[in-house]
Amino acid sequence: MSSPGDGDGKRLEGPPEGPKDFIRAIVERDLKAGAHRSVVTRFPPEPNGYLHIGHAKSICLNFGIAKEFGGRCHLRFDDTNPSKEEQEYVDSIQADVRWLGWDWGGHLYFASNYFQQLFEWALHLVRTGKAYVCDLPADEVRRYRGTLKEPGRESPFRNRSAEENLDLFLRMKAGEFADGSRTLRAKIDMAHPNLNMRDPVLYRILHAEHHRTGDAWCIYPMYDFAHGQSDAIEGITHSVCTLEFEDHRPLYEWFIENLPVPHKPRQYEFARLNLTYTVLSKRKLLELVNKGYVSAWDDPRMPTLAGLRRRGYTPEAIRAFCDRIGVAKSNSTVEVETLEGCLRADLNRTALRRMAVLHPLRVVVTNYPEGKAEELEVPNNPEDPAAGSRAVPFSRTLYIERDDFREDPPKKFFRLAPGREVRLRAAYFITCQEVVKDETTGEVLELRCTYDPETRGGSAPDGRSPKATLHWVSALHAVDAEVRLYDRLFTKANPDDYPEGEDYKANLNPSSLVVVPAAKLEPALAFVRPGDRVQFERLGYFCADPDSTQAHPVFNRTVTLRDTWAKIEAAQAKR
RNA sequence: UGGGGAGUCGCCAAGCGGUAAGGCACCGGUCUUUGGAACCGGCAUGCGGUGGUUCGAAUCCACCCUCCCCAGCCA
Repeated sequence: MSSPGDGDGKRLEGPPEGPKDFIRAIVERDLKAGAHRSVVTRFPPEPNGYLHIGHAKSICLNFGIAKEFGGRCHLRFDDTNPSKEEQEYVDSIQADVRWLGWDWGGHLYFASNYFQQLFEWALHLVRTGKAYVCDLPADEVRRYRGTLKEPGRESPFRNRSAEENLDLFLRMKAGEFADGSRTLRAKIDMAHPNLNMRDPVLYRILHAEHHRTGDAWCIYPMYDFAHGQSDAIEGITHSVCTLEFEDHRPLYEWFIENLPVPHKPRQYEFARLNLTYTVLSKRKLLELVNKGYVSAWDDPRMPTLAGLRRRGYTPEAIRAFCDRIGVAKSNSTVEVETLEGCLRADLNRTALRRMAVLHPLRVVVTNYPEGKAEELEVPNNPEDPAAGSRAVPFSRTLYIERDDFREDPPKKFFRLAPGREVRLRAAYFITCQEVVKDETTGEVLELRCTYDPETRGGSAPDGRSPKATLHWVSALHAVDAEVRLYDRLFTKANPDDYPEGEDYKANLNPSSLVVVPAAKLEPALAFVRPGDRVQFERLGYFCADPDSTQAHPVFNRTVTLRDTWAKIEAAQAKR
C-alpha cells in the first residue's frame, strides 16, 4: 500500500514524439497542473484465463504511461470471483507481462488482499444507512431491477434498520446462510436511468475455496465494490479501463464519495482491441482450448501472448504494434496485417537467414563431380553485416522447392523451367537440361541440370544475371525436420459473421495447421534451440518449437515473407 | 421509445475556428545474389447527413441518420 506519487517506478526516456492519445494528454495535463506528484496506473487482470493481444494493448498503455511520465504501474489481480479463478492463470499472467517487457517492481497486488478493508467499508455503508441486506433471490432481484426503459421497484427489504442490516451482514460473513440466499446491496436509486445505480449488489454469498484466501471468506465483493476502492488503496491516479465500463463510472465515483477512502482515483475508458481473423473473447478462447479446437492456451494459432510467443512473435513486435494502433474511444477492428507488418519489420532486422526446402524436388547437377562436396560462405543476415556468415555444403545432388520449377512456365514466372538458367543462392548458376518424370503419373521426379563453374558464389564473370535466385539444400548433408505451417485460425475477417444456426466455430480454418513431416534443412539448422527464430530464405520466418529436439527438430512458421509472385499468380488466375 | 459512448481514406488515427498529419494496406517505379528488404512516387476539393453561425467550419449551434455498450449474486 502506498500514497500516490511515491515515484519509485523506473525513470526512463520521455514521452514519444508525435501526437499523444487522449489518455496521455490527460495525464500530462494533470501532472502539469500539479494534481499529482507522479502518475500511478495499474493493469488489473482477472486470473480466469491467459492474456491475449488485446490485453497487450492495455498493458502497453498502462505500463507505457508510467514509464514515459516517470511514474509507476501496478500489477493487480482482480480476484474477487473464486469460482472462475486459478493459480495457473496468475502465474501465466505474470510470465506474459514480464515477457512483453514490463516490470511492476514490488508492486504486485491482489484485490483479495483487500477483502478485510472492503468488508469494513461495507460495514461503514451499512452503518450510514447506505447499504442493506436483501433476501430476494437472484431472479427476483432481476425482476425488481426493471428494464432499460422502465424504472425498477424497491426491494421489500430495502428499509431494514441499520441494526438489522448489521446483524444480517455479519451473519452472512459468519456463514449462516446458503449461497445465493441473500446479498448486500447499496441503497441508491431504483429509478435511476443507469441500471448500475439501481441498488447494485455489493456482496454475494459464495462458499467457495479462493485460490489465495482459501476458506477464510464465504462472502465475496463484486467487481464494482472492489475495483475503485482497490485503486484508492493503491493510490492509483488514472484508472484506465475499456469502454464497457463507462456506465460503471458513476458507481465507481459513488463509492469513492461515500467511503472514507485515502485517495480519489479517476477512471478513464478507451476502446478495446479487435483483430481480424481471430477472436479475443475469453469465453471463446476458453472454449477453443477446452473443446480441443486448439492444443492449449499456447497453441501457436491462439492470439494469446503465450500462443504468439510459441508462434515466434517477439515482444518488440507486439509493443511496436501497440504503439502503432493508437488509443481512442471509437470501436475499431485492426487488420491482422498490421500486426504481421510489425513482426516482419522486427524479424527482418534480427533473424538469421537459413535455407530450408519444404517440398523437395531433387536436382542432379550432371557436370558436377560425383563424390565431391564444397563449402560456400553465406551471409547470416544481409541486413546486418555484423551477423557474420556460415558455411553451407554444396554437392552433386540437391533439393529445390517444387514450386520453383514449372515445366510450362506461365508469363512472369522467372524461376526454373526446361532450358532456363537460374541462380542458386550464394552457389552457382544452373540450367535445366532434362526433366525426369514418372511414366504413369507424369509426376516430376527429378531435374537434371548443368552448372557453370565460373559462377561460384553466385555471380558470373561476364556479368549476366538470372532473373531468379532459388534456395536449395545439399541432399547429402540435409537435416530432416518437422515444419508446422500455421495460418490464420479463422477463414473470415470477422469470425462472428456466421451462417444461421451456426456459431463462430463454423468459421474455423481447417487448414490453420499443415504439417510438413520431413522438410530438408541446411545442416546449420540442426543446432537451434527451442525459441530460436530464423528466416528460411524466400519462405518466411520460423521458430523452433519447444517440442524440438536434436534428433527431431520442429519449426513453427511464424509468418511468411511478402510474396509478390503469389499476388501476380492470383491476379492471373482471376483473368 | 431509458442511460452511456462513437462516427475523418480499405484498416487504424491526428486534428480542438484559419483552409485534411502519420502508419498499415493498395497501385506504380528504382534497386536487388531472398519476386524479401530498402528507396522514390501515387493514394480524402473531403471529414455520417441536412440546415445554420462565421470573412473562414472536420472543428461552433440545431435537427436527423448509423453503429457500439448496459437489464450477472461475471469482470
